[in-house]
Amino acid sequence: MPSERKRRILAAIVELYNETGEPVGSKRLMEVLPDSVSSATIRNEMAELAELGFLEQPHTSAGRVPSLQGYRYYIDHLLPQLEMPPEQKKALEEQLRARAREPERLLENAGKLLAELTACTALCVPCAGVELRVKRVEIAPLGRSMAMLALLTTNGAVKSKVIRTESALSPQALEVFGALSREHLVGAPLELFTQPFLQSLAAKAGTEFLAVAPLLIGVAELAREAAGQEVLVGESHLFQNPQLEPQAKTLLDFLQSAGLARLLQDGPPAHVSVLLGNESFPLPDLRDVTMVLAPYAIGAAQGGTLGIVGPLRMDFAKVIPALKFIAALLGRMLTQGLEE
Amino acid sequence: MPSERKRRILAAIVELYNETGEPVGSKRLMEVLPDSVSSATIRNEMAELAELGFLEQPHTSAGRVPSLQGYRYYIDHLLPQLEMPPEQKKALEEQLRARAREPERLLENAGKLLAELTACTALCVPCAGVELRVKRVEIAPLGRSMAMLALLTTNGAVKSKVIRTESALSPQALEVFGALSREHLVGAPLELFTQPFLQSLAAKAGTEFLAVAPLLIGVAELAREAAGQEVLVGESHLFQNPQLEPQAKTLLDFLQSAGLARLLQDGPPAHVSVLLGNESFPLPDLRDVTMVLAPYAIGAAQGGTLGIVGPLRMDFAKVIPALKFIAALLGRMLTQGLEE
DNA sequence: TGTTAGCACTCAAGATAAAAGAGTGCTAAT
DNA sequence: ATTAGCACTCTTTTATCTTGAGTGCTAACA
Repeated sequence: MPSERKRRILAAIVELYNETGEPVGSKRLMEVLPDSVSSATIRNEMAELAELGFLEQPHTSAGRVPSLQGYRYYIDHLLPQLEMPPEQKKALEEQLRARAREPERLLENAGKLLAELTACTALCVPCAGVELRVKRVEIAPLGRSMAMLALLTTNGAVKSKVIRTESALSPQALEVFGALSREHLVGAPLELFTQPFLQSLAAKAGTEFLAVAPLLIGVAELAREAAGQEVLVGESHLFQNPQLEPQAKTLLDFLQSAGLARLLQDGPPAHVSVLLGNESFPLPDLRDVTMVLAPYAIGAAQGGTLGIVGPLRMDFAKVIPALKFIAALLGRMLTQGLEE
Repeated sequence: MPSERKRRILAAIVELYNETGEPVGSKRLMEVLPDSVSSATIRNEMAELAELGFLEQPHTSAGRVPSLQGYRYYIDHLLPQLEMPPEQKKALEEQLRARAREPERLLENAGKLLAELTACTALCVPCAGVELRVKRVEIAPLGRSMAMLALLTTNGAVKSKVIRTESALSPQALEVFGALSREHLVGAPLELFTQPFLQSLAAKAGTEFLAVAPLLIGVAELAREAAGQEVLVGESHLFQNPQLEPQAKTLLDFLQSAGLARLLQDGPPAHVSVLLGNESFPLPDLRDVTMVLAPYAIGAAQGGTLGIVGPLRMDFAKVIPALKFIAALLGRMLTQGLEE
């Protein structure tokens, strides 16, 4: 716990470095700091901060750059806790509501908003990993051999898709599917929807097998989407950031592969949490990457995780309030959607 | 119409340049060409090709690079007309069929396949711009104030989404919507689905306005998606190509803005067509961009356009057959989907 | 007339050297 | 505890030289 002045200096270094991306020197700091002390004094303080591990020097005669530990301290103790301006909140709420007529894409739309707002890639993870059950399965025939399927889950997610069946969808086929769905699907936990399980169900369809099997596969896909699918929005931001661009491809591959799932398998964090660099990333190359994660609630229950992926040098003071607000807003809208 | 040998030289230059990205010199050509002539002779030929406008020189003492006109000539007259190997065709067909259980995403899936295959960004434009009508509108209630909507069009496209209504979806509301849809929606051309039109319809809903209006808006959105929405797949390829990367952002903005629509407003090309650089692009910065477009048919009727966007330096000999095949395959599958 | 060897010339790219500049760390004075 | 002063370090910039690929031209040759 450094002195008050050291803290001011650390904060200034983080902020200046975030703006320019260049190491910060004592002279520059002198201009910015409210304390009227000489550059030499600041140099002394900086030397001590460096000894404590909060600062690093790219080379002997360069300014200082915050270390991971420095960032961590800044975020945990020095970050001004701003709120978004109320007008902006209002505007965002309206935007999201306007797009919310489609429950199916609500999460994705929240991500889109977040990505635009923060100029980072947004991350939507619907599932909390616990106790997700099918609330309802609905089917509507669509021509002779197509049907629209919808799946509602206990966490308020809605998924639908159109499926083509292998043979004509007779009233009997629909009846068989309806019975199977009532008996075996509704109320079942989403993890249950594996290939073998669905196949065993399909076997019960008897003569209607060709029509019913694709439907069951469709339901399984919907379940998988509703349960596990993490979505990335605004990937191109990764490539547009100069700090991230060299590793952007690696990072994207990592996120799209199982890596992300593994990272988030413990479910949403309790509060807004900031993961810095490879502090918590398994991959070695991802030094300059930051993830900010926030949970959202559905009613009283835990929902999923909303987050952003961006460079280490990001405007935390803006990004964190934005994330907080959108996560809360999303939670509220999902909660509303649930009670009906 | 240059001599046979000039043509061989031009072809070799284009191919070598495409491989390496570096200007091609006379010595290098001598090694590659089947003719056993000296480098001096080749230099003479190159000088003449340059005078004809087929080649350019980055600077005096560098090799030659194909000019736009050179590329054009190569593509129009020199490109070997390859076919894809049958095994690959078969594999692709299987892959697309596997994903085709979802008619809604068929086009997108074809684009995905194309993007992977060519390592370019793929481009899917469903609409031919002519005579698209609503074939069928289907609704299925989903809980008290949600409904699943589906729209089938005469070109075989299927779109669905889930909509939340402003008030409960009573049987009467469904009845009103059904009547409106039967009378005014089915058979209507997609261009008709403007905001004013839908509002005038909603006005007829009377007391069920709150429930029916969102549904109508939903139908309008579906119509817009089915009709106009061009989709880009694999945008990240743009950023991964060294030749394109500096202008990738500009290009992406252009494609995502109205630019693309304007470019394709005349409907699909008659045959596979190659647009080179700013030969046909309105934007000045897009020098090194190539688009290859192919039409696909649905039954006997015109379908839409499938295409790729990539660097000038691409392997046309591979890309064009791939595009041709996938466009044809897509056409076949859409045609099949239509007859039911 | 078409082809080829030979050679001077050009120009980008790479290597090397020198100069500039930013910033530090230390010392000694306040 | 603070600060001015200064030597020192190391990157960045600039200038100069060298290298080498490739051309264009000329003159000889089949």
